[in-house]
Amino acid sequence: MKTDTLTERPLDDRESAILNAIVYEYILTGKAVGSRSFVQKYSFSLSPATMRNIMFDLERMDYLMQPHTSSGRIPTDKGYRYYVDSLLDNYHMDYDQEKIIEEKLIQREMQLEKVFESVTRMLSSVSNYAGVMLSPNPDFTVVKLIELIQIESNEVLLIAVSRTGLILTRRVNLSVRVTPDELVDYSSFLTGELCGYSLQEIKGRIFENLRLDRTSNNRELALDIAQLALNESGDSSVNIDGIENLLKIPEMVEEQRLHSLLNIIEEKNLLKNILEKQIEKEGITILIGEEIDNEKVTGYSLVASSYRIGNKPVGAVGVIGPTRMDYEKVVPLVDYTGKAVSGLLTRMSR
Amino acid sequence: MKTDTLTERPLDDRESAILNAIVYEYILTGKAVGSRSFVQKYSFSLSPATMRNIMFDLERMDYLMQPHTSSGRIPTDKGYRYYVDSLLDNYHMDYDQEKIIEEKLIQREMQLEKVFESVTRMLSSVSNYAGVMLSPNPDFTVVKLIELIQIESNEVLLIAVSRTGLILTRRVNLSVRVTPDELVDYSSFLTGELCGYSLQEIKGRIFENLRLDRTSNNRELALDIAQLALNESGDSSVNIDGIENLLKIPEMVEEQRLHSLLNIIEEKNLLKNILEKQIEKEGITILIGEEIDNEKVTGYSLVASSYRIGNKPVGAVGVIGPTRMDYEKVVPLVDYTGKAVSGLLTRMSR
DNA sequence: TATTAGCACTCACATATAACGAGTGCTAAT
DNA sequence: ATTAGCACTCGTTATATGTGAGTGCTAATA
Repeated sequence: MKTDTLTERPLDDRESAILNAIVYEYILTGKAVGSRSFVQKYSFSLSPATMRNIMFDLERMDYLMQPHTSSGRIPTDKGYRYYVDSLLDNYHMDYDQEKIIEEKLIQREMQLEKVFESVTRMLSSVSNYAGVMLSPNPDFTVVKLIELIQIESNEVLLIAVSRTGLILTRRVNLSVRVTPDELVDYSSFLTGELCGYSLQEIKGRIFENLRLDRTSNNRELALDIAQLALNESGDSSVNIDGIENLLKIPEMVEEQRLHSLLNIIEEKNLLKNILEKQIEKEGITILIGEEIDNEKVTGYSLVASSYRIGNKPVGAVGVIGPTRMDYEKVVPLVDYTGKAVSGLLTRMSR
Repeated sequence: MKTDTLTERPLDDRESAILNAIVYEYILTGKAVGSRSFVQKYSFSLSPATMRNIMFDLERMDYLMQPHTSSGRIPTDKGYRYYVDSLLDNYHMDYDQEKIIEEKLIQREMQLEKVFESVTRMLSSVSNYAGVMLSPNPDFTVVKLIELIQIESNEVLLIAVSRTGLILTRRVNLSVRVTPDELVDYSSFLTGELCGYSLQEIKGRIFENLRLDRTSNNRELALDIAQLALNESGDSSVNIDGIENLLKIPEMVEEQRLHSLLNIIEEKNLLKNILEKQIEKEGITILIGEEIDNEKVTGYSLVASSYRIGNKPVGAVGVIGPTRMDYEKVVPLVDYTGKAVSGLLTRMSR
C-alpha cells in the first residue's frame, strides 16, 4: 500500500492517464467504473488488483468516489476538473459540426432579436443538452441616436437607438414643464454629445464632462433626463433552449436535480448572474458541479464563452448539461459558437 | 343489476351526489376511492355492495374509471367536468383570501411591466399551483401618441405609446428619402388621426378612411409607414410562475407529465394559443385534461378568466394544475383575480 | 325492484429469501 | 511495486408469500 495520505501531490503519468481514462469511460457509459472490466477494456498491462490500488489512491485524493462500498468509482467534481484541464488544448472541432453551426446561424442574420433564439436552439440541438445565451448588456451598446418625446404633461420618453439596432426606451417623470421645442433641441444636443459612446461610458461622461462644459448651457434639464433614464442599468436577458434534452438523460430525472432544473428555468436571474461573471473572462470557462457556486443548482455543469462586439466582450453563450457531460464535444462547440456570434454581432454593428 | 347500457342519460339525484362526493374525496386524498371505506367516511346509508353497483353504473357512463381491476375508482375528465359544473354557482371566495390578493396586487400598481409578474406570483402562491397571465394583446391597446424617428437614411422608427403606458417600437425600411421636417409633420398627423383608436381599429381605419380622405393630402407616405409598422400583429407575451409547485405534487413527477410540463414552459406559444382562446369568453373557463386540446399536454387542467380594459377583454389570467385540482378553491381565486386585474388596468389607462 | 349479504377472486404493495455478479479491501507471495 | 487469492459487500433480480382493500357476481331479502 502507498504511504501517501490525503496530502496534495501531483499525479504521476500513469495515475493521470488512468484518471482521465476513468472519467472518459464514465462519461461514455454512465456506469461506475470497476477495476476488472476497466483494465480489460482499456488493455492496461496491469492486474485488477493494482488498478484497485491506484483507484484507491485517486479516491483518497478526492478525484474519485464510490456511490457505495464495493461499487466501482465515479469521478468527483475534482476528477472532472482534472480531466477537463488535461484535455484543454486538445479539443478538436470537426468540420461537419462547424458547417452545421454556420448554416443554422447564418440564415436569419438580419433580425437581432431572432439571433438569440436561433443561437440557443442551435446550441441545444447540436450538443443535445440545453443551450443558453446572455444577450448583450445594454451598458455596452454604443448609442447612435437619442430622442425625447413628451408622452404626458409631466412625463417624457427617452429613446436610445444603438448601433446594433437595439432600441431602448425609458420613461422619465419631470417636475417641471418643457416645451416641444426644447425637447427637439435637447434631443439633438444629446445625440450630438453621446453618439458613439457606450451607455457605460455615458454614465460616467455625463457627470464628469458635460456638467462642467459651458457649451451645454441651459441644457441641464436634458442632462437630468438622460441621466435619470440611462442610470437604471438596463437588463440583459437570458435565453434557454433544449431543456427537454436534459430530461431525456435518465440520471437527471430525480428529485434534487429536477428542482435544480426548475430553478434554472424559473429564476432567470440565477442563470443571468452566473453568465454575467463569464463575460469578463477570456476564452472558455467550464464550471463543474459545485463550481457553479449556487446552492440552488446541483449536479450540472456549464460550458460558457463570452462573445464580443468589436473588441468589447458584451455577452455569453453556453451549454448546460449534467456534470457527466461530453466535454470533449461541447467545449469546442461553445468555443466556436462564441466566435461565430462575435463575428455576427460585430458585422451587424457597423 | 341495472339494465341501462352505455346510453347517455341524466344522473339521478343520488348518483349525482355520489359522483360529486367521489370526485371531492379523490381531489382530497389522491387515492382511488373504494366502496367500503367511502360509504363509511361519508355516512351514506347504503351498503358497500349498493355503492359498488352505483359506481359500476357511473363507470359505464364514463364518469369514473379504475386504474386497474379491483382497485377503487378515480374520476375521468368527464367526471371532473360533471363535478365542476355542479359546483358552478356555489363557489365561494373567502374574505381572507380576497384580502391577500388585494394586498399582493396593489403594492406596485404603477409599473405596468411589473403587474404581470406580481399577478402570476400571487396566483401561484395562493393556489399552490402555477399561475399564468397573458399580457394584453397590443392590438387592443388604445393609441395615445405616435412618433416617427429617422434612425438610418433608409430606416424609420415608429413609436406608439398606448394609454396604459405600453410602448411599441417598430422599424420600417423605406425606399424613398424623407426629411426630418416631413417626419415631424407625419408624426403629428398620425397622432391626430389615430389617437384614441385601438391598433385593431387602426388597421382597418387606415385603409378604409384615411386613404380616401382628401385632408390626408400628401401624407400617403406617413400612412405607408404606419401601416407597415402596425400591420405585423404585435405579440402578447405569457408569464408563468410557480412551476415548482407542480413538481411538489407526487403524481406529477412522472415521465409523461414531466414532458408536458416542459412543453408548457419552453413553448410559450402553446400556452399563448390556449390562453388567447379564453380572451373572448365571458367569465371563467375551465379546461380539464383532454379538454386542453393539445397533444403535447396531458394530465393538466387550466382555470382561466379573461380580463378587460374598460369593456374590452384584452388578456387572460389563470392557474395550471393537475386535473386533480382543488377547483373549489382555484375557481373563485381566478375569477376574482380576473376582476381585480380588469380594475387595475382600467384605472391605469385613464 | 332495489338493496344487501356473502363469497371467490384480483391485484398493488410490502416483505422475506436466495442467488448472482461485479466490485471491493486486505494479506501474503512474487 | 505488483499480483494472486480470498472473504466480504452490496445492488440487482427473481421468486415466493402474505396482506388488505378492492372488485364482480349470485342469491337472499325487504
